[in-house]
Amino acid sequence: MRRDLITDAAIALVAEHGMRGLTHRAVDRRAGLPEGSTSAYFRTRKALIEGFVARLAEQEQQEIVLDPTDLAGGIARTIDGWLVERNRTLARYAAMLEATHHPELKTIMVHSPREQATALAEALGHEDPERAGAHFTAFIEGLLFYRLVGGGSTAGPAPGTEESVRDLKNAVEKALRP
Amino acid sequence: MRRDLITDAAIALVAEHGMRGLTHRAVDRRAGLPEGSTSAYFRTRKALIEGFVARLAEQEQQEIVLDPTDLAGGIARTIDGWLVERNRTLARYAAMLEATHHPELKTIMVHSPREQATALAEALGHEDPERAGAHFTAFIEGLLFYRLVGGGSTAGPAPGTEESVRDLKNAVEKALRP
DNA sequence: TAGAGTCCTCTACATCTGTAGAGGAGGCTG
DNA sequence: CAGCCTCCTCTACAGATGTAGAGGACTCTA
Repeated sequence: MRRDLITDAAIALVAEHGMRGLTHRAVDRRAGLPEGSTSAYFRTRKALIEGFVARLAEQEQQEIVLDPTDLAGGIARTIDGWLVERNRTLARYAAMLEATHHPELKTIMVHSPREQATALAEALGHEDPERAGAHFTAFIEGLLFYRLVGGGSTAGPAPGTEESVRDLKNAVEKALRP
Repeated sequence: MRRDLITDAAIALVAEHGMRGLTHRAVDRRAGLPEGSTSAYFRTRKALIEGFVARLAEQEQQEIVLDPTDLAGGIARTIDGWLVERNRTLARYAAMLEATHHPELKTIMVHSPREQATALAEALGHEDPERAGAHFTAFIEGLLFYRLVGGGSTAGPAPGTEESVRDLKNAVEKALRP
């Protein structure tokens, strides 16, 4: 579908050149479509932004399924997956920052992982699971952010490798302890 | 100094409107200077970006001094301070994202907290302090990011309050445990 | 096959943006 | 005082950008 072609190109652009790289014509070029296509589907820039954010949300909608006998491992593999999907994750961060001065975007980006984390904390017997879940989510977010954009060269093992998963699992285990 | 006036206006702009809001003329207006001023001090946009990032780095250069008898409390207060300085912290995140497709910026943003964290982990008797320090830094970063831009309404207590510091301290204590 | 409706491409235009340089005001040096 | 230098303001301009609408190609229905 043409619409998805456009939003996907927008995501790639935002990841590679930041929000500033997101222009109607740049999307046209990137998607290999004739000039004006993006403008026809998303007349205003705001619509274009909302479009690509909705696409992001749509792609990440699927619930994270975890094996109870290897919780930390499963979570670690999920995080590693996000690192591998570098572009999508970078675009998501750009969108979150954008949502700061563009609140409508928050409605689109429902943050389901958050509730899952609370439930998890409850199951693990944390007192105050709400708070523990929030902290856990923050930790995950931080790990991801740090490995993706922070730290420079010392950002840890290459994503997608067993070593990366092992390192992440080690961190997750620590964070899961009650 | 005029130069600082300009970079400070740039920081505010980036925080409030994102990287896209950073244009020479917008900085002029924001700083209350005549048109062309920003362009005179930072001829290219790249120079302007490097200028404001350098200013950010300069302002955060001071080492974080910690009271050994209340480590977690001190760190919590530091984080809370970053939350209060919302604009500066938001601008820093924008800059980090920017550094992703603009590597020269990484040179400017030397990340001294990182080494401090490693030293701290070592002092606290973690085996593998390097890794523990990295994880700790990631956790802090995540807490900060989550409370600043993530989570929407459930982003926790208002920054600057005692409750905020208490909540952060609780999280930091957990993260500091070997 | 005619007509209606949809989807797409192209072109237009006001505005904004990056970048450059001319030239003036004011201070410092001799 | 004359000359020079630095700092600043103003104006210019090519190119990019957001947004709009005209009109063509194509598809579906009767």
